[in-house]
Amino acid sequence: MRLENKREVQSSVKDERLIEMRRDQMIKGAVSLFKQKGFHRTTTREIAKASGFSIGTLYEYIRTKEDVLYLVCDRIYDEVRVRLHDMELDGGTLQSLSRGIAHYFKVVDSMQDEVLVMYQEAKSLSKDALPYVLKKELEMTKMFETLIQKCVDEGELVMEQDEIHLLAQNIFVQGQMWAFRRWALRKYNIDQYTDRQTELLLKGVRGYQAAVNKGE
Amino acid sequence: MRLENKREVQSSVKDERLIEMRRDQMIKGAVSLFKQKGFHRTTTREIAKASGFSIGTLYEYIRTKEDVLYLVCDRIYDEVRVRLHDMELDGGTLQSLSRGIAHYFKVVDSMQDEVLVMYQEAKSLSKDALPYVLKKELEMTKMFETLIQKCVDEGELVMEQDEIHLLAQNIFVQGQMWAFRRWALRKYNIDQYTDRQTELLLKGVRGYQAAVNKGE
Amino acid sequence: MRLENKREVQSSVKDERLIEMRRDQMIKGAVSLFKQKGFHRTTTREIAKASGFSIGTLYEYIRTKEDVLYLVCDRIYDEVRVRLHDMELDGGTLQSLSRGIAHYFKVVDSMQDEVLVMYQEAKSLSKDALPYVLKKELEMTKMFETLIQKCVDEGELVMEQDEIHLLAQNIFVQGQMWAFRRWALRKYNIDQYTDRQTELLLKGVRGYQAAVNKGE
Amino acid sequence: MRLENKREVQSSVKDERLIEMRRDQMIKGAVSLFKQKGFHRTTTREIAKASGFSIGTLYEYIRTKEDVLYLVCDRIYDEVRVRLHDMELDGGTLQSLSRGIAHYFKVVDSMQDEVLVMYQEAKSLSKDALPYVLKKELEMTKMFETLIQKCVDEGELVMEQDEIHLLAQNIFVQGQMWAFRRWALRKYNIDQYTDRQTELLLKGVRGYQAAVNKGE
DNA sequence: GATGAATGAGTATTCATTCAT
DNA sequence: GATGAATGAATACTCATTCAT
Repeated sequence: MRLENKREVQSSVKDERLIEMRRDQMIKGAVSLFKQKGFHRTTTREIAKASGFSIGTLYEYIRTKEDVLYLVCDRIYDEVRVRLHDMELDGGTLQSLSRGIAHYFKVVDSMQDEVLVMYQEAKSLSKDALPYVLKKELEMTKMFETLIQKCVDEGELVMEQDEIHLLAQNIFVQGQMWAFRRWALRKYNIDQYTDRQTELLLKGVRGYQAAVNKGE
Repeated sequence: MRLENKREVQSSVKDERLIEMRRDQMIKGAVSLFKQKGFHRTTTREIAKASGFSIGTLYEYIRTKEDVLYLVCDRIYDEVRVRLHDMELDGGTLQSLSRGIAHYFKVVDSMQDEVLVMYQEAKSLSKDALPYVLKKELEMTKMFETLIQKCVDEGELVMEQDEIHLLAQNIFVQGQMWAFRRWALRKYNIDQYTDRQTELLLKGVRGYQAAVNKGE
Repeated sequence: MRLENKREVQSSVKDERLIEMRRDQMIKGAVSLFKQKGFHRTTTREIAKASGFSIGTLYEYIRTKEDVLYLVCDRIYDEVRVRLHDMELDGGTLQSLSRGIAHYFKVVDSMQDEVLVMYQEAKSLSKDALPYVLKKELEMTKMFETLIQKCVDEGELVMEQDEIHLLAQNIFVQGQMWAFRRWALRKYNIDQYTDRQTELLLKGVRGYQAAVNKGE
Repeated sequence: MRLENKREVQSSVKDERLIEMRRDQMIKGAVSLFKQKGFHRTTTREIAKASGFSIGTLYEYIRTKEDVLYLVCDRIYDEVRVRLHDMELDGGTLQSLSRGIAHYFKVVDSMQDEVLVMYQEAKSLSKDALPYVLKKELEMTKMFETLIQKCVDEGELVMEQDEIHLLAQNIFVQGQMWAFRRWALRKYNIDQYTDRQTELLLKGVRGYQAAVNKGE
């Protein structure tokens, strides 16, 4: 079973540019509401109002309330991914890896609300829509795997396949953690958080210390 | 603002033993339902039915639906905490630290459903009840901090305060991660997961390598 | 595929006597509303109000609005049938046949509203419920067929099978006609209507004239 | 209160030929939809689509959804009436009467869908539009009355006024019956149905037997 | 004349909570 | 203490109708 990259959300409006525009408004409004009260406690009328149009218009661009959630999740992932594209995936040095991490953390930091929402509400997606979102998450962890793999290929790191996979997961989760555990991380700002986590993440990998020393 | 350890959930029934018993049934039923459909999609009628009594009786032991969620979260934390009490907090060796981690991961593994539920639904608690739950989480991360601190005191590890705190957070989150990212961790069993994570967590801390070497 | 005699309409209330009672109220209220505005223009809230209870309570006794329609149709047929049971099916004389017709017309006359409603709204039943209602209609036309057949068996009438069937249908429809074409039949009262129709229905059947003459 | 023959349905379009054309499309589309799902379950959007133009255009030719129903009913009656004009109203023989009936039944048979729709949905017309439709029905039953009256005048039949009226009603209803009770009449084709019904309708009227004998 | 996006009143249905028995 | 019938506020979604382009 192949999975298309997008799940179409049906709209009874034809004009593609209009759809784009209205959905932009919708997503913006919905994120702010979902953040405050969560998906279930937010009503479709509130979404419509926050989006700047009527309930009838809202339903011209979606089919069900869940579609809004899907659009929100979809959009957030897309944006995160686009922003991550600046990352130099072909570095192969520990420096480029830690720059990648820092970059990712920065993106999460600047999209805290969105990440938090997606993180907490994605599970409310139906069995139908969930795979599309998970697929995007997979792509993101893959990026970190690639980054790490490059370092291994270049001999900068020594790690087994299993460890690479897990390290990538850890990086990804620690990024999200910055959004969903803010209450426990108040003592750090994003730079401190990034530094500390990078240390903890990489200090242990064989070769890191050498690299640091060299840099000194 | 001091926070009592328990938030009383009012019951119109007096018999404490009865309350205990009914709530046990209730929590068991609720966890299974929340796991399947989430808190919001579960109705009080379903909870009553799954608990083996009537909707009227359910409301003899709680005041609102949210009370059920609170009781569930509360219970799960208590259980995790109780189970963690076997942990030797006074070790002060890297070995006792990694034993602690392994122990915690094992507990999470054996309570996957519960941890998952609490993890995903705790955010639905009202501003009123949330602090009580967060407090318990705090206590748990404190345990890891203590464990790490002991190692530092014993000279087994060299870490600053900030790093200790963050490492404890990471350990805690990586435990939960075993429950909430199972879909991405299918390639490991709990032992492999524990080994790999412990390596990644500790390999980097100064002193670990030495300890491993010593052990060889 | 056999058809049970009743399609169960689910109720979340257990007490059978209560169900009976509430549905009585409901049907009474619904018939009067459906008569005024038709099924589609009647809201469930109006039904609840006319039944003397709240919208919530209404839904304790049915699952969907269509259930109300089904209950109404079902009840009306049952009542008509019960009332027709006084008919002497074993007569076998033209007199008993015309008495049967008169009896049926009288029943229709006394249940005009109900018959009209059922007549006009039954088509709104889902493909699921319709067969149950049609089955009851079939039973009623069968009664007339039996009545006629008896006369044929006794030599009072000479008719082929096809004609018997059609005559029964005509009697049945002419009964309903009294309800659904009142606007065109204002010039008759029920007795006149009955007399005229009986004449038209039976004058033609071989043997009728003889019978009438005998009676003179 | 005199009743004009047509109730004007307002249109914001001026070109009469265009109006005619568009309404043709509209009626054709609507009949097919009403037949499938009934008037209330059909949306104006569906009607527009089935008619081959946009919702906006639909509303250029009507004022309300009910107008569509009125146009449909109106059109069907007109068509039935036009087709009945071939009927020789001036016959005055039983033969011409039964030919009239056969002709009418044939028309109903060829317009089954339309007759069924009108039959089931006309009641949804507002108090405002209904009289116009009933008036047309009246005209049709009048035709049968005329037909019968002629026979009486010619001495072919002996009937009182009341009976004539009722017989005309019966003929009319039995024609419709062929459309709305098809499910119960599957055993006949239209010719058999016509023959049987004509027999039942006329056998009884004084003079019929003689006529039949004469014809032998 | 034609289009289709926008509107919002209206509707069926759900569900937490209460309370008489 | 236990039950479950009653309640009605709340909510997702629809659809006839309008009107700017």
